[in-house]
Amino acid sequence: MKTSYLADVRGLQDGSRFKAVGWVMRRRSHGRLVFLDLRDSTGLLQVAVKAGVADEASLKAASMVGRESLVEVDGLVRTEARAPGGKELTALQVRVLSGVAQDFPLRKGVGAKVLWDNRHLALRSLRVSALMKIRARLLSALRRWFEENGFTEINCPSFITAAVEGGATLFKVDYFGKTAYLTQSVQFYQEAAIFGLEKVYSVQPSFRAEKSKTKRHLTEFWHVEAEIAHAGLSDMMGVVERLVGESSIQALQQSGEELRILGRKPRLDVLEPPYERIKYSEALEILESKGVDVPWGTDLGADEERVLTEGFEKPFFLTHFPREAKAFYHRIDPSDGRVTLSADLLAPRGYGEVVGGGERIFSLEELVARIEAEGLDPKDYEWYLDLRRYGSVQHAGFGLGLERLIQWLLELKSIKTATLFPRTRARIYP
RNA sequence: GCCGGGGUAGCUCAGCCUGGUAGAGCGGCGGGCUGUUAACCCGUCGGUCAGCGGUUCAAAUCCGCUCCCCGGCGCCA
Repeated sequence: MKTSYLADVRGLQDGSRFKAVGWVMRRRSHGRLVFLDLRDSTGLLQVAVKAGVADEASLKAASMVGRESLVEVDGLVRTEARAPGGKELTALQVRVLSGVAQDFPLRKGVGAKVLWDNRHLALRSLRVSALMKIRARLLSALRRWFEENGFTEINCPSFITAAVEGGATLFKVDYFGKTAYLTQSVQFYQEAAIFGLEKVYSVQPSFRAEKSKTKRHLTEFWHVEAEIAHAGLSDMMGVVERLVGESSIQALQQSGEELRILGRKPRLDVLEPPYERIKYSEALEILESKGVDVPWGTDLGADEERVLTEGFEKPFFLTHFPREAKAFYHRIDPSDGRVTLSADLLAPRGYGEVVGGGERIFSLEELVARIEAEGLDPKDYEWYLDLRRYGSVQHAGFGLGLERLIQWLLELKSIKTATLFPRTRARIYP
């Protein structure tokens, strides 16, 4: 197993002997002097292969080596201002461990289609590696936050029989001759689990067969969901703002090098909780003052959401959506029967919805009435109704789109960039 | 699903409007070059013009259909 990495040269004195193993990103041959830019998981190292220092076989190997070949270079570390990173390895010996069958299909300047068609090769870049390291740190920080705040992680099934929301966006699968679907959300299972564990969270993929073709939609995305017993809408927003704010700040603070590679300098102060809470009806007034008329009761479209979020530096909660705009399980506000106790967290500058959630109906009668009012059959929700029959408890929960959060924090043009192998309506390969 | 943009060499694109034997740069390959940073210089190879059909003496170019990619909307995290 490899035990030393390219970034290790930073800590070495000039003249130290170092054995570098990495892939050839670029080769610049001057005949009797060849530069190789090597890459490994820790970064980039420039190797200079000079006649008279390296042996002739090494010089020849270096001048002929193809891009993305795996090479081993034995050499001496040298401070060199012209080298990226400030250090260079002067080669004594170069060995090609594994060559390439043909020219590597990717280089600077290739278009989006080629990049996505070759995602299995494109992910070798320093940029993709940087993104994935930040993603991993963010996920780890989110999990740590939940653990430190008394939540238990649970794992729920991905095969389901009934819809959480509308059936139109479910992927149908053949399940031994029966029709099953891929889950869109583990919310219902979490609602069951809180009767034992009280505060639960899950991290797993959700599937949406939405025919959307936008830069903010994936058909398979990683969903961070939580459900809290003995909690109302305001409690839920308190959890969300601390979870999102503290985890994001922590992950970004740990990622200075990766942010430099990506050319991003996210502002951490705008992530500090608390976040403003704005009612749906207030949002309509804000929009009206900007010349956008939205009839009461309809959900905000992408354009309206963009106009609304443009005026904010920090993320904010949009609360109390009209019942028509939300799924049946949202609890109606006892003080205003037209609206639900719901809240979405909207990212500023047009990045839009990152979290959706709210308080759930916990009364059996109210839930049955809402299911029937939506034209659904209560028989399809028997086990879900059972939860209201035996010691029902006030509770609230939410779902966070991990890729949406990453897209906003890193200001990514497309959500596809936030995941290693994106799945969209148009792409299921590689 | 609707609307818009696109598909020409391995890649990035020009040529299409106004029909007349397929072009450039990069990459590959060969040669040169001891301080490059997407190195540079010289040479060379490289094409089902997305597919099918039509108009025409002649189609990358005009017309019709189909497929694929990108973006926007609706929907959502």
